[in-house]
Amino acid sequence: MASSKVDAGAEVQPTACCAPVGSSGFDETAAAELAKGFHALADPVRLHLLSMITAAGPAGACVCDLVEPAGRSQPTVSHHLKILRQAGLVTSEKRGTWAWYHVRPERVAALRAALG
Amino acid sequence: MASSKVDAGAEVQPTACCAPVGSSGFDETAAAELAKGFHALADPVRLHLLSMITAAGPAGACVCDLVEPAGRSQPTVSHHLKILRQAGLVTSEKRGTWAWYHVRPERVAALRAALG
DNA sequence: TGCAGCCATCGACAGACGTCAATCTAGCGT
DNA sequence: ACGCTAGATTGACGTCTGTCGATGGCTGCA
Repeated sequence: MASSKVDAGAEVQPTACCAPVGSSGFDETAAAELAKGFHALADPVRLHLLSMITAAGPAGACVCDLVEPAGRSQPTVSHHLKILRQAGLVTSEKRGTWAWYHVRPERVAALRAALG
Repeated sequence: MASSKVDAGAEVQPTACCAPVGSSGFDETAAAELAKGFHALADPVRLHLLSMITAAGPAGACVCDLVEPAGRSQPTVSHHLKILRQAGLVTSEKRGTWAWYHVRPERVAALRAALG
């Protein structure tokens, strides 16, 4: 699997292409966690949902308020909210008959920090 | 925003749970574009690749330098690089036999801006 | 106690995704 | 001209995703 250019002496390639890129020091577990977060954002419906929940501020947003603007069926919206919840981007709270969703700003900020 | 706060606990209207959350003014096309960008980041292998390309700086990173650290076969790495390219996060340049990839900071910044 | 509404879960299905082996294209050096 | 190397493309396969209709659990009201 290793590239064959490394054997048979040193510095074989006068025009070596490979620079010592930062191949080391990459946390695989952290990458999987980040990928999970970005995956939650990799859908227009979920972006819309997160946008609305964020716009609702600390008060949170009721699911009954999200279904119609999302333009998807209620089970589909529930499915997307579950993905956002599992990614840790939002939290859910049951208030009586209704379910309210709140954004977790520190989680969103963590993703943003990963891009800079 | 959140001009209409639901006074939780005081008086809840029986037939109106819904506050006028920011349901309007959501650009569907922009959301699809953002989702495409986030989708490109929604994989640990691609995060690793982008990390290495970014670490290489303006000089760029050679594909031959990315395959082994990625821990995937060469076709798979090429496939992921294509997704990053199609998402506009990186550019490719052919220099002789080798292909060099460069990051597009303004595109990454655009995604970061969408999170804040 | 019964009824109505909100929301999560289940079952199903078409389409997309990640992965690899095999193949193809294009430069380079001899 | 020839072979070698780097990298992109193709084909195939199993898995995951987005979507909906149907169902079930839970809450509040009459």
